[in-house]
Parts: sequence; structure tokens; C-alpha cells
Amino acid sequence: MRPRKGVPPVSATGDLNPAQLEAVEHRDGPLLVLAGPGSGKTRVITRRIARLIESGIYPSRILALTFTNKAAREMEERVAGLMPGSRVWVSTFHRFCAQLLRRYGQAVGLQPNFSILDSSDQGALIREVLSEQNIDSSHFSPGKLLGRISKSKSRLQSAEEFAREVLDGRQGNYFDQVVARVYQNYQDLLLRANSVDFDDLLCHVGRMLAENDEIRHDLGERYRYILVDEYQDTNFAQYQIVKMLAGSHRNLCVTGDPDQSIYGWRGAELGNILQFEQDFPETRVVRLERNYRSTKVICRAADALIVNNVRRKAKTLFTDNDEGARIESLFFDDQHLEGEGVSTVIRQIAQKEGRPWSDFAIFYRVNALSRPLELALGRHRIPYQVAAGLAFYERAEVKDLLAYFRLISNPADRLAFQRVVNTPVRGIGKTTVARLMDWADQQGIAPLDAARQADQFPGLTRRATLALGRFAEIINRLSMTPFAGVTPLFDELLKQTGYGTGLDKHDEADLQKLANIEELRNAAAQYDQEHAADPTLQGFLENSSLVADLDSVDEASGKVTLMTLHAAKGLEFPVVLIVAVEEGLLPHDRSLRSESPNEIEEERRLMFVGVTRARERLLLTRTWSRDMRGQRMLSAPSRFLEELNLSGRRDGERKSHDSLARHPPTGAGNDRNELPDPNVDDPAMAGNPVAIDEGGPEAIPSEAFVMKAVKPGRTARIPPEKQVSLPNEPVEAPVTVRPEDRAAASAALSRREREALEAKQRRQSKLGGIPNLTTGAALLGAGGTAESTSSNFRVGMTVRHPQLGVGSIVAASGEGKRQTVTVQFPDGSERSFLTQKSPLQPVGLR
DNA sequence: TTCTTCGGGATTTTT
DNA sequence: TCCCGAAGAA
Ligand SMILES: Nc1ncnc2c1ncn2[C@@H]1O[C@H](COP(=O)(O)OP(=O)(O)OP(=O)(O)O)[C@@H](O)[C@H]1O
Repeated sequence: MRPRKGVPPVSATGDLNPAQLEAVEHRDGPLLVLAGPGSGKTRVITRRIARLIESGIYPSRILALTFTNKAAREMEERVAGLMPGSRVWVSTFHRFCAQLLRRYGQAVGLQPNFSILDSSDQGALIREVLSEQNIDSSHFSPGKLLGRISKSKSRLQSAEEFAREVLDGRQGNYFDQVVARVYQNYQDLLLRANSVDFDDLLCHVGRMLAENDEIRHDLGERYRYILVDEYQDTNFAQYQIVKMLAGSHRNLCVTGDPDQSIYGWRGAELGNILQFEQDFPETRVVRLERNYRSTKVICRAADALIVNNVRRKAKTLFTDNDEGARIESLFFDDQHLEGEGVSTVIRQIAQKEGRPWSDFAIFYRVNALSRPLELALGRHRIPYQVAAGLAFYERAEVKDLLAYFRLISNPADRLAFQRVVNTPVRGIGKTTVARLMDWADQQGIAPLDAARQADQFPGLTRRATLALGRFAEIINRLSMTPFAGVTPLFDELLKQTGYGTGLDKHDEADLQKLANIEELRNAAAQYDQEHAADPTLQGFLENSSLVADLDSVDEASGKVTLMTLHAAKGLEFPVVLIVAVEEGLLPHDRSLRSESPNEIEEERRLMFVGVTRARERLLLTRTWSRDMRGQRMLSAPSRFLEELNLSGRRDGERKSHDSLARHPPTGAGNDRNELPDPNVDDPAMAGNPVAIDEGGPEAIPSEAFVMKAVKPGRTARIPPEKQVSLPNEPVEAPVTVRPEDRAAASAALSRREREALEAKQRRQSKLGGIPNLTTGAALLGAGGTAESTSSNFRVGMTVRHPQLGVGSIVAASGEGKRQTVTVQFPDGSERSFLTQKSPLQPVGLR
């Protein structure tokens, strides 16, 4: 279908260069777009999708795959913008596979309501296997085992195949032999729980396609055009899936940059993109060589860095963008001052150049580095967002509630069962659960059914049996409730389980939990709204399992963005700061220990990715020493600093030792390029860089260097040792100081001591002190505090039981020491207590 | 059975 | 620092 006259095709709107246009116009057959950063690969894919639709291909026959939800969402939106009304399905590999498995999962033994485990569930499952096999988890850490299993799965290897390889080939060491045993058991349990882990999503689909001609054929027919972004990071499983889907029609377009391959550690194989032309000999290769993103300075530095990778094909990349500002390298005493310095610099650049906060991004190698940055930004009142590892869905209360959902959706989900069977506490202890699970496994029934029939199992105490029965009844009732959206079910869940009723509004940690519960409810409401046509519990669960750190990032938030270098791939920001550019962190210690040069090359690519995210300005920071895991470590400048060749010296003159003198003192010339001048004698500049760092070997932070660095003219006038306690270094403002608040006192304590103190306070208040407990009513917004003592109970009063939760007194008899009350709990059950001896506590008096 | 405390160990990156 | 498991107390 040719576009009619006068209507230019989407491809010809004038903002594509000839090479890009060639890729966009390519229609049938394999296409490889091989290009460096900022050259418009993503743009090409988007345009090409639009072009395909325009040329008459049904959107439903196009499959576009990305690695992150964020990338998928953006691509979908852009296509929708270009071709209004056409809805293309852009998906991540994992989501795509999850949906295939919902449909075709029977072929690999999965029911459509299977659960997707998160990594903590995986850990729990591995632990279960380990204890079953009497393997000491301190000798074989769950993480390592899972890592090995993950890699095996990403090679589409089953547990049996792995075991065979280890035993037959005798090429496994002792560790692998243990893995072989654990893997098999782990996989059995997964299947029995009708659950999958992340790698299973790909592995099951890969194996299913390989073994099942019919499904492969159907899907090949269905998806006639396949596009994959960031192809350099595909692992073997993904590679196979793509190859099998495209096998018959060969309409496969992949884009990627070998220099941006940063996921080798999770099984990504650079070979996939390098061999693409062998796999598809008729491939058309398009190279994009012009960078539209970064300044010349940044492109040059990135190139100088990446040429140090030996195992790499050279690539041309040029830009017509401005020369741009110099790359700055800043040097601080420790991570606190680094945080301060970064904050100060950001504020200055923002002011001087009139930039919104959202222009800035801070990247780091490991998540742990974000903490001091966050604190400093907070002190400086700079709004920020973190693409954080331990975000919302990692919180215990969120996982608890989702586990309830999982159990309702998939009664076989043993991990969900184990998580919530005694949350909130119901007096179902570890031994009870262990016995029950054994029994369920023997009978071949789901744990939930076992709980329901617990009275037929003699090995349990009567107490436990009853408690299990009540629990099963709750889940049962929830499952029977006609489904009218996730939100109603959520509310019902809170009501039935009494979850969260024990939380205290006046306790900071509890308040956070309440907020998280509320937030999850919001997520449910949002899901219901977005899927108003057809909301399902499964769908909601799937969304929450597949969210990623990056998904929380919002460009329009007007905030500085913090994230790991890995998360930064594919993004761009006007101003980029990379912190902790130090040996041991970037490149990471782990890669330095490895004998293989691959790992350090991957670290270099990671740095390369970080550097090439910057459009206009790039700042690199490092410290003299840094507290890692509670211990102070001296840090050396990263080798990458030198490789970036920041001073622009040619090769021969690189290692000169007089570079300190070679460059004019800071603030003395335009060499500094408007950078916030660290020499400004401004007391508000706490956390100034100790020195502007040339990054050369001469800058290795030794005592001598630091002393030299503080000489006037080139560095901060404040000696570093004084910087630590500058008079007006921003102090953490105490939040709402209550008269008797002991928080101030506890601030000086270690975390552990503080926790102990807080626990003690809680205990005291529980024992009849000031009952400032939040009731169920309070949770719903009608709270109040009680004034009575524990000796005075009346009918109608709301009381809280530490194990059973909140209930109301429906009957009372006797007086004083003999007083007995009957309490009805939300699940309908009634219990009687001798008030004197009971832990009952009055709450929420009205 | 549950709660608390304490010691030891750690994977760094993620779907 | 953070998390888990062991051990002891209630
Ligand atoms: N022909 C063009 N004209 C103007 N700007 C362009 C053109 N092509 C791409 N750009 C711009 O260049 C920047 C980088 O594009 P894009 O993100 O598609 O590159 P990429 O190759 O995917 O980058 P990376 O591999 O680094 O993630 C974007 O801001 C994009 O708008």
C-alpha cells in the first residue's frame, strides 16, 4: 500500500537521516541496526512500526520487544502518537512470555492461574529445599545457588539436563553437584505450587516453542513482524525465542550496540548480535553513525574510554552538536561530602543555567550508594526520585497482601500460603506449618486444602487445627466473593483478615506501613480503572510481579533522578553526574578479582553507557575514603577516569606528572567552564570538592595529595579535616519534636540500640501505659485514643488482642478480678477472656 | 509458640 | 549496614 499523493508517510517527516530512513523503509526480511549511543536506534524502531502499520500491516501482527516496561510504554505511546488509533502491543520479553504461558502453559505443566514468584520467594523456596536436603545455607548461599540456576535456565536447560551435564560430563565441581540436586528439587516445588520464577517465564516458553511445532507455527503466523530493541542484551533463551518466532517469515528487525552490553552477568550473550548476520545471511545491515544526543566533548570522552576494550569492533561515531562544556571531575573527602558537593553543584548549575531539576540525573554503580546522596539532597531541599531496588513492592506489608491475593488466585501457591498463614499472627507456628506442609505434600493436595481438612490430620494440636480452619475459611470466603474488581476484594481482604489493625498511627514505622497499604489500594484502584473492561486478579498480580525499579521514574516529576548505571541504559538527561568513580566500585571489585578480562570490559561498557546518557554536561565524582558496610575504605580513582582522557591530552603526553600545574588554578579561567567554583569562600558550600580532579595517576589520593590539594589557589580554602564539621553544615532537622520525645536521645544510639529502646517503649505502652493504639476504626479514619485502664471493660467496647486482632465486646460478666468478657472478632469468631489475665486492651473509645 | 537478641556473612548489577 | 538463623526467655 503506497501512501497517496500529498500525504507524506510517517517516515518522511524530515527528521530522519538517510541511514535511519533506510532502516525505517526496510520492510521484509531480517534487518540489523548496529549503532552507537544516541544515534537514534530507538527512534528507528518506533518509526518502523508506524511505517509498517501505515503500509497496511495489522498492528496485531507486529510484535515489539523491549527489556523494560518503561521502554515498552514509551514506544507504545510514540507509535500511538504517530499512528493515532492503532494500538500496537509493545511488551517486555518477560511480560510477553507470561501471557503466552497463560494461554499455552498446559504444554509445560502450568495452569493458567500460575503465580510469578519474586526474588524473596525464590530465596524462601531455595531455603526450604536446602533444609530439606540438610544443606547448610551458610556454606551454599541461596543467592549463589539461584544465580547458577538462573544462568542454567537462561540457557534453556532443564534441571535434568543440568544434572546430566554435571554428572555425566563430570565437568561440574562440587558446587555444581549441589546445584544439580537443589535445582531439581526447587523446580519440582515450583511446578507443584503452580508457580514460576522470572527465568522460567523465558525458559518455559523457549522449551515450549522448541518442543511444540504447532504452537511455534501458530505464533509464527500470528506475529509476522518482530522487532527487538537492545538486542545486545538478549540471553540464549530470548535469542532462541526470537529466532523460533521469526523462523518462518524472517521478518525480524533488531537494534543494538555491542558496546552497551551490560548484562553478561545474567546470561546475556554478546554473540547473539555479533552472529546475527550468520544466523540470517540475507540480513540487511544498517549502521547509524551520527550521534544526536551528546556534545562533542562527551562523545570524544566516551570513545576514548571504550577503545580500551580489546574485544571489540571499532565503530565510527560523530556528532554535529556543539563542543560543549568540559567534563568535570570532583574529589571529596568522603561520601557525605560527596553528597553535599553533588547537591551544591546541582543547585548551582540549576540556578546559573536556569535548568529544572528534572534535567539532572545521578548514576551510581551500586544501590547502596544512593543513601548519602538522598540525605544530602534532602538537606538541600532538592526534590529527587530514586529508581530504587527496594521500592514499594518489596515492603513486607505489600508482599503480605499480595500473597493473600496470590493464594486466592492460585491455591497451590505454597509460598504465598506460608507467608500469610500466620500474618497477622494467628497462633500458627513454624512447627505446625512444617507438619502441615509435609502432610499436604504426602497427600498431594494444596496447602490450603490441607488447612481446611486439618482436623483429619492427627499430628496437630487442637489449637492449631482450629486456627488453620479459621484461616482456610477466610481465604475461602474471599475466593467465593464475586469478583467485581481488585479494589473491592482488597477492602474485603483487610476486613476479613484484620490486616493492619494492630498498627499504631503514632509510630513512624507503622505510619509508613499504613501508607503503603493505602498505596497498594491506590495501585489496585488504578488497575481497575485502566482495565475497567476486564479486570482480573491475575492481571493485577502479573503487573505487580513484573514491575521494575525503573517504572517508578517519571520524567515529568520535576525532580532529580537517581538510579544505577544499569537502569540508565536507553535514557538520556541534559546533565549527568556519576558518583563513586573509584577502583573497586567502578570497575567493581568483583570484576577486578575475576581472571577473565570480559568482566572488566563489561564494567567499562557500563561506564560508557553512563557517560553517553549525558546530553550537555557530565560530572564525575569520587572520594578519598568511603564507608562500606560499616567499614572505612580508602578509595583510589577509577582507571576509567584516566581512560576518558578528560584533559584532552593526546596519547603521548598522557602520563605527565605536572598536570596539576598545567591547568590554571580553579576558578581562574574559562577552563573551568562555568562550573560551580569550589573555591568560592561561601560557607553555604559545605561539602565542596576538596579538589578538582584531573583524573590522572597523579591524582591518586594519598595523604600527600590531599595536603597539596588544599593549598590555596586550586582547592577549597577550608582544610578537609575541618570540612567535616563546618559550623553551618546543614544539620538534620529533627522532625516534630514532642516534649517527651526520646527520638532526640536515641539519635545518638546505634540502630540496634534505638530499635531496642523503641521496642521497650512499645511494650510499656502495651502494658497499660498510654494506649495510643490505632484501631480498625482509626484505620478507616475515625480513630481516637483510649483513656481507660485494662480493668474496666464494658459491652460495646472495642478491644485489641495481640494475636487475634481487634474485636468488640459483646458480653461481659463478673466484676474486678473475675470479670469475663466475650469478644467478637471480624471473622465472626467469638472468644471469652478473663480480663485480668488476658492481653486485651481497650482501644478507640468513642 | 512467639518474641528478642546477638553473631556472622554478604552478589553488585535486574526482569 | 542489613538480613538471616540460632538460641534463649517468656
Ligand atoms: N534524525 C534525528 N534528528 C534529530 N534528532 C534525532 C534524530 N534521531 C535521533 N534523534 C535524537 O537523538 C537522541 C537519541 O535517540 P535514541 O534514543 O533513539 O538513540 P539510541 O540509539 O536508541 O540511543 P542509545 O543506544 O544510547 O540508547 C534522542 O533524543 C532522539 O530524539
